[in-house]
Amino acid sequence: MNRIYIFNTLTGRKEPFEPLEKNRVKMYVCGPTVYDDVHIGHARTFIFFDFVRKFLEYVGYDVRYVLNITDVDDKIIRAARERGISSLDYAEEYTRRFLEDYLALKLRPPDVFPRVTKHIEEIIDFIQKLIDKNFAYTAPDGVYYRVKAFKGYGKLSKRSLEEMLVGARVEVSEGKKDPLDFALWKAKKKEEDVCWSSPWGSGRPGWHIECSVMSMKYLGEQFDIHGGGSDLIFPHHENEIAQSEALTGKVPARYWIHVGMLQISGEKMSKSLGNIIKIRDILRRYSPEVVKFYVLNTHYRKPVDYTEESLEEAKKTLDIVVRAYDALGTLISSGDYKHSFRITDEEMNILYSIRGTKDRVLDALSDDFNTREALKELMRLSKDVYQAIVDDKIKSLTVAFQLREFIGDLSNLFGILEEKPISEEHEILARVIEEILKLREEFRKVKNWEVADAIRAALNRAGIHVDDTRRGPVWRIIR
RNA sequence: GGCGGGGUGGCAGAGGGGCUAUGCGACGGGCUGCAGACCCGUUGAGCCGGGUUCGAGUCCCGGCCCCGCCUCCA
Repeated sequence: MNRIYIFNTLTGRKEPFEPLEKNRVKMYVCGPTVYDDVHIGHARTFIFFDFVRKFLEYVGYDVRYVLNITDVDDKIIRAARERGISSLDYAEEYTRRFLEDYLALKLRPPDVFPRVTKHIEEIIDFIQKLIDKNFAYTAPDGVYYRVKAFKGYGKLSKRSLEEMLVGARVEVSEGKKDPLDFALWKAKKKEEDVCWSSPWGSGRPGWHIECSVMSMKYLGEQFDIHGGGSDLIFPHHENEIAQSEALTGKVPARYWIHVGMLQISGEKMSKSLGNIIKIRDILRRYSPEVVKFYVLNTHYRKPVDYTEESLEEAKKTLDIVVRAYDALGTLISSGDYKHSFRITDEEMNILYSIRGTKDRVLDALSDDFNTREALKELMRLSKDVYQAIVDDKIKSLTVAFQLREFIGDLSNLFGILEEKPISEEHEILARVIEEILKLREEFRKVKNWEVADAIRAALNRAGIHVDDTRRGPVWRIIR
C-alpha cells in the first residue's frame, strides 16, 4: 500500500497518513445548513470527500463516513418565517432537496447523515458536561463556552486570542462574559418557533456544538479525518475542537482537511451579489460526471474560479476518456475480435503502459489527493488507447477487455464515467449497428455517397456517432 | 491590520534546481469522397528586483499584485 500524505490544517504541513486503527478510517465532514439549495461550492466539498472515501477504500481501507446536516439555525428560522411556514417543515423540505441533489450527483451516500434535530438530547448532555467541567456557564440568554478556559484555543486557525480581539467584530450578547465566548445553547426568543426544553430553559443548540456531539457519537472521541470547506476553519472547527477537547482531553480528529473556496467569475458567491449557482441548475445542463470531472480537475486546496466556459471545457476534456472507453466497448461487443488470442508486441506495450499509468495515478493521489495529476494520466492513456483503436492496432479481445476494465475502474474511482455495463441489449444493439454499417460500407464501396451520408446522418439522429477510420467505421453512443 | 493560499504560454491548470506537463485553442501539413476522428510539426511561459548555484518557474531575501478567512458561510 502506498503511503498517503495529507496536508493537515492543524499542523500546517503535509504529513504521512496513519489511521488510529490499522485498516480503518473514520471520517467526518461538515455538510450543509439546509436554509437553501446547495450550490456548486458545496458540491465541490461533497464531491471531493466522496472521492477521498472511495480512494481510501480503493487502497484497502475500511472507511466509515459521516456527513452531517445542520437543520436548525438562525438562517433557517428567518427564511421559514418569511415563507410563513414552520422552521422544522422548512428544514425538512430543504433536507430532502439536499439529498436529491446529492444523489443526482451520483455520490455514494455516507454511512450516516446525522441531523441536529435528531440529537438534541445528546447535545444537552454534552453541554451539561462542559458546564460541570467549568468550560461553560449559563446566562439569561443561553449557555456560553468559556474560551479562555481552553488553552489550546486558536491552534487550528493559527491565531492568538489577542489577534481575535483586535479589530474583530465580535457579536455582542447580553449574557456573554467575554467577547470571545460563543453560544452552546441559545434561549428561545419570542419570535422563534423552534425550541426544545433543557435544564437552562427552552431554546436550541448553538452552531458548533452539533458537530462535536455527532462526530463523537458516530465515530468516537477521536477519529481520523475531519473535513469541510476552508471557510469553516474559523470559527466553526476551532470551536469544535475547543468543545470536544475540553471534554475528552483529545483533539477530536487527527487530520483536518479543508477544501478551497469556489468563486464565480472572480467574485465571491453570495446572496447579495446574486451569483449563487445551484447544483440542481447545473445538473440540468451537464451530467454529474462532467461536474465531478470539473471539480476533481483542480487540486482541492486551490481556489477555483467558476465560469460558464469552464464546464464546457471539462466536458470536452472528459470526452477523451469517454471516447476511448466507449470505443473499447464497441470493439468488444461488435465481435470481430473473437478470433484473435495472440497478443502482438504493440498490444503488449499498451498493456505495460497500464501498469505505469496505475503507478503514477496512485503516486499522485497519495500525495495529498492530487486528482488533477491523476486525471492527466488517465487522459494520456485514453488518448493512446483511442489512437491504437483507430490505427487498428488492437487485435485481441483480451487486450480490449483489460483496457476497458482498467479505464472503467479508474474512472469509477473519480465517478466520471456513466455506468454502461455490456449487457445483452447492448450486444444486440451493437450487432444491429454493425449490420447497418456493413450495408453502408457497400454503398461507400460503389461511391454512393448520398445514401452513405444519409445512413450516417440517420444514425446520428438516433444518438450513434460514426467515425470512418483506417480500420473502418468506429461508432459510439453520444449523449 | 492578523492568518492562510497564490501569481506559469491566448485560456484553463500541474510539476517543482538541469530532463516534452497536460487539456482547450491558434497556425502549417498528412490521412479522408465528405464530415468527424486520428497523426506529424509550429506557435507560445514562468509578477518585479536582488541573491545562492556550473545551472532557477523550481531554493533564499525584498517588493508588488490577486484571492480567501478573520461576521453567517462548503
